[in-house]
Amino acid sequence: MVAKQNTQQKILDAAQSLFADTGFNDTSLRQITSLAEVNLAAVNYHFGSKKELIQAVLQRYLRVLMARLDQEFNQLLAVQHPNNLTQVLAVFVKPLLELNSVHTNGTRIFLQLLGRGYTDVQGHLRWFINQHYGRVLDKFVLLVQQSCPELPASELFWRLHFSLGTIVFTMASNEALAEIAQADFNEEVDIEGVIQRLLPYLAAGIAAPVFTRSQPQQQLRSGT
Amino acid sequence: MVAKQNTQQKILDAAQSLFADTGFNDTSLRQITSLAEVNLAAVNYHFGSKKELIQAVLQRYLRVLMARLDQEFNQLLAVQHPNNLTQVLAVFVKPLLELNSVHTNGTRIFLQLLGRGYTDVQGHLRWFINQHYGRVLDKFVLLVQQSCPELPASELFWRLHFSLGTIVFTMASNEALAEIAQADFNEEVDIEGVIQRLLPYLAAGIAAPVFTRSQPQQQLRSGT
DNA sequence: GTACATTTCAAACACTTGTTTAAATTTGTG
DNA sequence: CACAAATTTAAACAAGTGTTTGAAATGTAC
Repeated sequence: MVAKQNTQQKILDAAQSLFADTGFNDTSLRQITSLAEVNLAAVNYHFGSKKELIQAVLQRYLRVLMARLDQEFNQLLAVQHPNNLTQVLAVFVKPLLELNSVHTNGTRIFLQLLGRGYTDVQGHLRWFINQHYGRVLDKFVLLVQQSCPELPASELFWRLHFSLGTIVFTMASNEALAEIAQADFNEEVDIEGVIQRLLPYLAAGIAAPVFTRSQPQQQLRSGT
Repeated sequence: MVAKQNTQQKILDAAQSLFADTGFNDTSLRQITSLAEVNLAAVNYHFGSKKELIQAVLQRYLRVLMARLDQEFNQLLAVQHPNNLTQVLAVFVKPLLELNSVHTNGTRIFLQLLGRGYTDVQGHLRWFINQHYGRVLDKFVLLVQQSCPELPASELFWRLHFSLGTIVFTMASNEALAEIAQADFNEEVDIEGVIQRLLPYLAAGIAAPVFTRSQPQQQLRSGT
């Protein structure tokens, strides 16, 4: 017989799917514990509160992902010459795909959860991620900055968030999009295929020429 | 003296702000009616249900915006030569900014609401928009297709959805992003600023060179 | 002013939410 | 085995949800 699965893991598995599909606030503990086939009180017993459960669900992926990303970033930073932007972005692909070893469809689920963390009103999540992994992410920003030296920092900030939006939204509606692509273009699309389509789009967007009102390419910061 | 404001409008005004800030599901009718200083039952009396209130809030903007966009699209379609992609995208700017005449901060509020409509689980909203304004949006797709004739239809499909993701996500987390930009770069960001930052990013992304497995990407450069 | 329709109001409705409690059960250990 | 710690359980909690109700208040037409 299948060994009795850990209650905590049953909860985490049930919670991540529901959170990814419905969002954090719109998923009730009763839905989670019912899907996990555990008692309602188990969440509060094992995790303390719903808020802490949300963090635990994300931690399972963040721990693995961020460690891997940190390696990759350090490797690129060690190189003397600035790296090509496409190369810098491509560094995400493998670590993200490896999340599928954390759980079935781990990559998709994690990216959806990430999106929920930003669009749902979950201030504590942004704080949590920044607190724990801000140092790693700063390395990425530095790498992008090196590969696009002529891009002002504020412009880069916005474009990286635009990119985050692209990724997150695409993953959130991945299922629907893949279905349409299949029907309209007879195209079989998996997560890896989507990522490979994303990279050129993101690279081009981030490195796009900076808009200026009057002049084609000149200064952006003038005065203070 | 100020004439007694219509109860329906007081509700719409209160609802749109709260919906934009907190999302549809996380805003209660009691919050709305309390801010609007009307009785709780007024929402159900005047709009029928919360769902219909959500649609009414969006309709106030969609009606104006879509009529304007339809004009612009027809105008561009009438031209014989294919239009520049940047021009096609830029066509959104004026109609969007004119929403400020519907209500103070109308542009920001509408775009935030749109973002909420896609990220919150509001299936009825997607259906509603497509049902009412699908014909108008088809014209836009046609225009983009004409401006990027070398782009395969399936690639265009994905990139337009990437772009929708960028817009929707950016607007949904607009407040948070604006706060960070303010803190980190001492940059006052209004909705027009965000739109102007978005356009080059989207145009570059949509028109990016198509990824091919064998050949290396051409070097992407910022600045033209 | 009477009669009628529209609108407002306080109260209650039935239901869901996250969390807590205290007893019952299972588990690990000497 | 027996004892204690860890876990599970059903039940209740207080608070919040959208919606409905029926009586007041207001507005409108004759």
